[in-house]
Amino acid sequence: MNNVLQENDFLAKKLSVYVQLTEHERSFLTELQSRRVQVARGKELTHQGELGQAAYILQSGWACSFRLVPNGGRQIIAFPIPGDIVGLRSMLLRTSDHSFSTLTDAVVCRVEEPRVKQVLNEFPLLGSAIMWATSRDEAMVVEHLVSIGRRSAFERTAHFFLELYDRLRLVGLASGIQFACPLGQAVVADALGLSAIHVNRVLRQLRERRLLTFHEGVVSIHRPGELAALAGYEILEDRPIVSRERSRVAPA
Amino acid sequence: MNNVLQENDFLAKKLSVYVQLTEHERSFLTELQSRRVQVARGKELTHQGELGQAAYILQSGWACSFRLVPNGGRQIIAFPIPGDIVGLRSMLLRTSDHSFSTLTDAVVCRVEEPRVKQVLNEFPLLGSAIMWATSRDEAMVVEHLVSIGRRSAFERTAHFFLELYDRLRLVGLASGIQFACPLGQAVVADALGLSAIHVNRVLRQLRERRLLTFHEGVVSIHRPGELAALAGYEILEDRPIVSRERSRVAPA
DNA sequence: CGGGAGCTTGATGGACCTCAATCCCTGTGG
DNA sequence: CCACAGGGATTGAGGTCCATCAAGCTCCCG
Repeated sequence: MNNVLQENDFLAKKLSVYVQLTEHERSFLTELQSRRVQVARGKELTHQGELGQAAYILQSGWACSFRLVPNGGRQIIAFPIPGDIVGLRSMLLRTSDHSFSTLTDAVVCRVEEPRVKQVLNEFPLLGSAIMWATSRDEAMVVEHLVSIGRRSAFERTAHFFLELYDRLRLVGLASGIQFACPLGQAVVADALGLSAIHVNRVLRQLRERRLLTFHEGVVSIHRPGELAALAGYEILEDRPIVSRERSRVAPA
Repeated sequence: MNNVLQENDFLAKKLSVYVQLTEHERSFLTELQSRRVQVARGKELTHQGELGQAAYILQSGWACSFRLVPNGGRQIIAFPIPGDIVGLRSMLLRTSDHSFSTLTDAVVCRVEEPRVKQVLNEFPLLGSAIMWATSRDEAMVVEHLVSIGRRSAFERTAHFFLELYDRLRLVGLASGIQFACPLGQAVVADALGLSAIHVNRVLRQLRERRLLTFHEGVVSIHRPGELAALAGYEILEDRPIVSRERSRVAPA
């Protein structure tokens, strides 16, 4: 059944927010993601500085892209979740500017460069949907930069979980007020530019103020509104679907 | 003379690092940037949240893209310099995620959405060169994120000026060990996630250690090697030019 | 039972912010 | 010509946020 396929195709689900996909496009996406690879937790798929030229579509599990700095620390750039594409930029730059590693056991699809070009050529609308999704990811990096640069540890942490919450809802991986989040406090710290110890203290604060709890790999957001106000977070609005006419790449 | 044109066309100069441009492509670029607009210092060209759908190519002068945070601060994301394109992502997202403002008197070219699509359709190689440049900008945002998240104020500041130095050299706006940098300390602070006062102290340190001076709008890097080592900065290597065959978008 | 990984809490110190004052330069109007 | 205001740079003093060091906890697994 097609419905069953769609249920598991997080990428298609995400792109559907941007534009209604045709049957043809949908089945191409399915085929694109047919060669799945199991990856163990903690496996580094690309290493910074490497000349890898493949992208990955995450199917299940959690991962992170990060950079190591000379003095031993690391900065996590983003947490790809199912349906996200990683490494498109590295393909253009011919060399990866960051590492990419799984955080749980995961399933990924490796996509070689020619395939990406094929999408852009043969399925222009799909291509622009993917570019839209990529732009969204980049906008999140910018938001991340703003967080670390100008927000307190408390705001940063709250902001982080709220954003994660919205992203997971977009692909149907969060329901109600809670979601699974198999990240350790040390990992969260590496993302927020804080020490693991301080993340722990902030989490305690959030717990004691009954705003958010993070325990046993489950995040519960008890008062989304109040938390968003404290964090200066703007809820991700669902933009209207682009009409097929309008977004066609070649209008001329 | 064509040479004269090229001298002033910073965009063409930058893209030439990626791929050798044909006469046809070069003249298209010239035509694309023919409608120049004078902009006064401090003018805000796009405002965050706005539904603008145009990009800008900076011709001369300095600018910055930034985000304002609720508590009054602002975080500068990047400093576009001549030859840089701003706002491509906003076109895809339909709404700008950040503001864009001039820092000096400047000249820009406004590029509407249809024109961008025209480039991608009619000049695929040029299009991929532009995407390469855009990817490079995004990689710099990532580097910026890493700086703020995991580097000390001293490293951050040094890193910032070194990166600026390399970028300006790429378009021929820096020669020898110094370059013009018409930024106030407060502006630098907004970029680095520091207070203006602390930037001042770090600059004093850099001066006293005879590594770098920033005075009267001129940055002098006295010992690039030592500074790069202290900042954990990797010199931007000039990647080899992509052969025309290889980078053609439509191989099929 | 021992050991390791992750979470939790306390104590201390340092990096950086904030407030405040001074200095310099430039422009502006009397 | 000078007085004045304003913006930016500079420096000092004090305070806050967060990192670091150190220890104890729980849970899981061998």
